[in-house]
This record gives sequence, structure tokens and C-alpha cells, in this order.
Amino acid sequence: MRADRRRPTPALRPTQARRPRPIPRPPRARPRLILRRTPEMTNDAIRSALEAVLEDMGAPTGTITLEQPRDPTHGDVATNVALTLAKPLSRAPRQIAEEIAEKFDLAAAGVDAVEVAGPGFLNFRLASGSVVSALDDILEADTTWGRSEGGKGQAVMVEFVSANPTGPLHVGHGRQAALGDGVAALLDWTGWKVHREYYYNDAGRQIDQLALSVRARYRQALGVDEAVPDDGYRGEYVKDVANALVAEVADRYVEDNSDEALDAIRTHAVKMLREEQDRDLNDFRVSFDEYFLESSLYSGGRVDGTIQDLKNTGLVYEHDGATWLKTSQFGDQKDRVMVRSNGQPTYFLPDVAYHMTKWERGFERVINVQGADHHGTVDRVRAGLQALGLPSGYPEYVLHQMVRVVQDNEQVKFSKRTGSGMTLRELYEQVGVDVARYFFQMRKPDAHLLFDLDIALDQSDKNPMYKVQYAHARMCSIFRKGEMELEDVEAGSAELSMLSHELELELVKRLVEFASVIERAARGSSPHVVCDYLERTAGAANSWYHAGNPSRNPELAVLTGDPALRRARLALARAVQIVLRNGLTLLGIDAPTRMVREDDQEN
RNA sequence: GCGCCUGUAGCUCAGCUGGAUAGAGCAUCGGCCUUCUAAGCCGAAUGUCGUAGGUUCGAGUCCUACCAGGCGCGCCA
Repeated sequence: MRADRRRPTPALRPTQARRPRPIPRPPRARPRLILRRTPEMTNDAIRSALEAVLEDMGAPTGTITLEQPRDPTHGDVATNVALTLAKPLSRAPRQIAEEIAEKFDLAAAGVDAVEVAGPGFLNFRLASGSVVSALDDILEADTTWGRSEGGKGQAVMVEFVSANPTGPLHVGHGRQAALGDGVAALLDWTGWKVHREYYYNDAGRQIDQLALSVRARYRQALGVDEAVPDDGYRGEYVKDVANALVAEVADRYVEDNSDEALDAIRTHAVKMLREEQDRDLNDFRVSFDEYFLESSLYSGGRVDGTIQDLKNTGLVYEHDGATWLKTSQFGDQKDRVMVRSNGQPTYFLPDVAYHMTKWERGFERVINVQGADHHGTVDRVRAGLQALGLPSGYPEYVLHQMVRVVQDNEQVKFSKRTGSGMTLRELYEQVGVDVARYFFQMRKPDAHLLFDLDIALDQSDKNPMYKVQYAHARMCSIFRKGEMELEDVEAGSAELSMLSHELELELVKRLVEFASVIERAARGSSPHVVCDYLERTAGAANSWYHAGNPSRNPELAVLTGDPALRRARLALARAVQIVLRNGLTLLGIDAPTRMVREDDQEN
């Protein structure tokens, strides 16, 4: 059955291209009538063969799980059914496994061998060529390899960053920007229709503090002695905003303490700082489909409408002059105030109003990416939404821990511009956007992130981001060396079963896993899973590449003498390149075809 | 005091739905090397999975208690 994939040795045909083509290729594969064998199909075949045996033995068939063993000596596919059946059949697991192995139909499952191992595992070794044939699928899929359709095109909103426009973005926002963008990309790659949203809190008390701080600096700039409020903003950037205001309006507001004047200052400050944030994010390759302004909730009447709606639920009461909502009925630790005794709504209210708009805009699934310091608001917001009839788990949250930037074993805290922590821009202008994005995504959100500048600045393979980029560039360099283009290697152009070296087979197995890795990462909103995969795959690719170094094992080189073997290895190199590139693309990182070190440029 | 997160090799961290002998990178040690251009390659050593119980064929993974660290517990945002 494997034989039908073989193609006759191609007849040589004249080189036809403008470019030299050192490697004669077979004619483009005929329309492929042969069903391609995906890993899922292989598993299905094994599964149904197992079900047949279990039925024969009178055992339940519902619980078969197949997995890929870590240890390659445990075969290509393994199952623990015999272990799980020990109890229902009240027999020793190994004995059950022996019987299954004996009755198993190897040919029907496309398996070369099955053996019993350990406490009763069944290990299957796939027919040779079955694994390696997946390379054609990778070449065929190219930029879409790794994509899947589980999301069925449904709409999902990812809200992230949502920083107050009161100052420059810092490294914590950077983690959130990269993480949120990664989560959004994972959803996109698994078939969701993703909407990226940024919520600007442009209406709160903090904005008032900003306006007062800017006004003080503005007056100072014009020689008037006015102190910045105690709880105001003190970073250097406030002076920049004030100086820009001087340039724009000269001394118009020096003695004007009216609300109108303060409004104008506030508007000026918010506009300028928002523009700076947008610039910082844009240069960090993060962009949004929609910017939602908190102020629009008030001006559009949504906040008042939400109070009314909540009152209509009968879950609202007055106490000590304030208006409360019985959020404790929905799992919150205590009831919350919606409207203070002074008539001002608390932050809780616009928050609920905002999330109602998400639902009403058609997003039945929403993921909020936030710093873990906000976890206290999760139950509260959900409770408010439940009171209005939304489902209990709405919205979902990805909460991430803080970032520490470390250099020479010491924490970097200083930023001239903000007077406190390092800004996002300061970070990525130092280490590069690719490294910053990778480092922010390579740890699971739950864990504190230690951003080690020494490693980030290292441009060797010690830096995981460069390790992946180097592996990608190495694959590309093979093609340059062979005077070919990447596109010259097409699906069906090689006799893939010639790939038989352990390093090659290990690599192929990894490449095949790619889509399931992305699905798992998407399921857990965990871009770090992709980083981990890319790093390991790059490691395997680098080992393979280095093994073929002419000074070591020239017979393992991709550009080896045997044309057929060379074609097969080029297909593998191309497939590696595709997977690494797609993975980096998902993470929002470049996949250069060649690497230039800064040191090289200096020379 | 209550709630959430974290605790895995010297360091930074993976560990999928509970599976086989707990894995990477850095650092350390040993040996190669100048390339299918890439400060490189190959190999070795390293563990009380915070502690103590429990669940079961099987626990780093699930449950309970405790210890340590971070964060949150306003009519602040």
C-alpha cells in the first residue's frame, strides 16, 4: 500500500529555466488521486483496528486514547487501553495487552509492528514511509500549514493593553501587548474571526490628575510657580506635554482656572499621550481593530441605561446613601457599590456597561488580557453581567504576572522619561522588537517574567529567539548554496522514503505536530507553547544541519551527491523552513532568510 | 483574616486529558572545530517536583492541610 506512493525514477529533461537548475526534477506531480495520509488518519486506522479487537474481547471501546510517546524507542504511536481495562475486565494489564497485540490487524491499521511494553502499554511502529510522506502535505500547504478550522469562523474579541492615556507604556504593557497579540493570532490560526480591541479609560479621576499635572508644568514653563499635585504625575514626559501646550497656545491658560480651560488642557494631554502610545505599539507591530473610549459610554447614555437595567432586575438596593448591586448572589465575595453617596458612579458601572456592548456587538466569546493585579475585578464584572442575563463565564480572562527587567543580576528600574520603570520603547529599541516580542511570549502568563537583558542582547544561539531565526536562515542558506529558490521544491517532487536517518525522522515527526501544538496553545491561550515548540524544533533542525557538515558527515549533507536523496532532503529543509517561518509569523516575529550580525556590519 | 497566582537541576523555565526512566536552555566539566557562511559542534554530570497526608493499576499533574513568595481585598481606578 505504501508502494503506490512511489514514482518511477524521473526521466531527465532539459533545463528550461532562466535560472540554473542543477537538480533535475520529475515533471510536476499528476493530480494526486491518492488520499494523503495525515496523522489523524493514521490514528483513526489504529483506533478502528483496536476497536475491532476490543469488541471481539467483549471490552468497552469508548476509552481509547492514542498518544505520541516521548521516547522514540516506544514507537510512533502508543496507547494505554490495556491499563484502563484492567479494572473492568479484572485481569492483569499486561495480559490484556498481550491478547490485544496478538489479535491486532497490522495491515488494516497501516502498522509495521506492535509490541507490549512497560506495565502494559501497546506501542505501534508505523509502516516506513508513512511518517515521512507528511512532508508533501507541508509543502503543499505552505503558508497555511498549521492552520485549522475549529473556530468555524465565529467572532471572538480579544481586549488587551487598555492602558490609561496618562503616560508612556511600560514593559508590563509590553508583555500584555505581545501576549494579547499572540492570543489573538492563535485564535486566528485556529479558525476564529478575531477582533482586537483597546479600551481607553479617558474619563476617570486619573485623567483629571493628569490634566492638573500638565497645567502645573505648563505654568512652571511660563515662569509661574505652581506645584504638581501630590498624587499627580511627575515624569519628565509631563513636561514634554506641557511644553507642547506652550508652543500651541502660548500663555492662554496661565491665569484661566475655568473648567473650560482645564478641559482643553486635558484634551491636549490625552491626545498627545494617546498618539505616543499608538506610535509605541505600532512600532512594536501591534495594532487594533477598534479603540473604545470610556467617555463614549457616558456621552452615549450607556452608563445611565445600565443603572436602569440593573435596577429592573430587583437586585439593587440603597444603603448608607449609596446604590448597591447584589453581586454576592453570583459568586462575588461581597456586594458592590454602583453609585456613590455623592451621586458619582464607581468604576464598576462603566465596566459593566462596556462589557454589555461587547455582547451586544455580537461577541459571544470575549477574552480580556489583563495584569494579575486586576484579578479582584473579575468576579465583580462577571456578576454584574450575570445580573443582566449574560452567561456565568463571560468574559474569559487571561491574567498575567508582572515583568522584572534584569541586567548583570540587578533589576533595572530606572527610566528618565517616566521617573519609574523602563518604558516599552526603551526596551525594544535596545534589544529589538523580535527579541522583545519573543521574550514576552515565551513564558506562561501565570508566571512572573524575568526579562534578562544579558540574554536578550546576546545575538548567538544562546538567545532562544535568535536560535529559531538562525535555524530558519540556515535552511534558506542551503537553497542559496544549491543555487535554488525555496519554491523550487514542490510537493510530490521527491521520493521521501529515502529519508531514514534518525535525525531526519525525528524532525519530520516534529513538523507534523505543528497544527496540534497550535491548537493546544490556542486552547490554553498560551503562546509560550509555540515558543517552546519552535525552540525544540529549531534545535532538532540545527542538529540535523550540523550533522551534515562536510567536515563531519558529508554523507548526511542536504546537498549530497545522490540526486534523489538530495531532493528528499531539500523537501525536508523546505518543510522545516515553512514550519519555523509560520511559527515566527504567528508570534509576530520576522523570519529572515539570512542573518547579519551587528559585529559583521562593523567590519 | 479571606481570595487568586507561584514553588520542578546552581540559574531561568517547559512538562498536553493523570501514564513508561521528570525534560530544555544557560552556567559547569570534557572533547572537537572554521563550516551545506554564521562567536560554532558533540558529549557528560546535575533532582526530597515546597512539606505532609489522601484518591488509584499509576500523581510533578487531581483532593485536603500546612510552609514560603507575589498580588488583590474602598462609596479608588
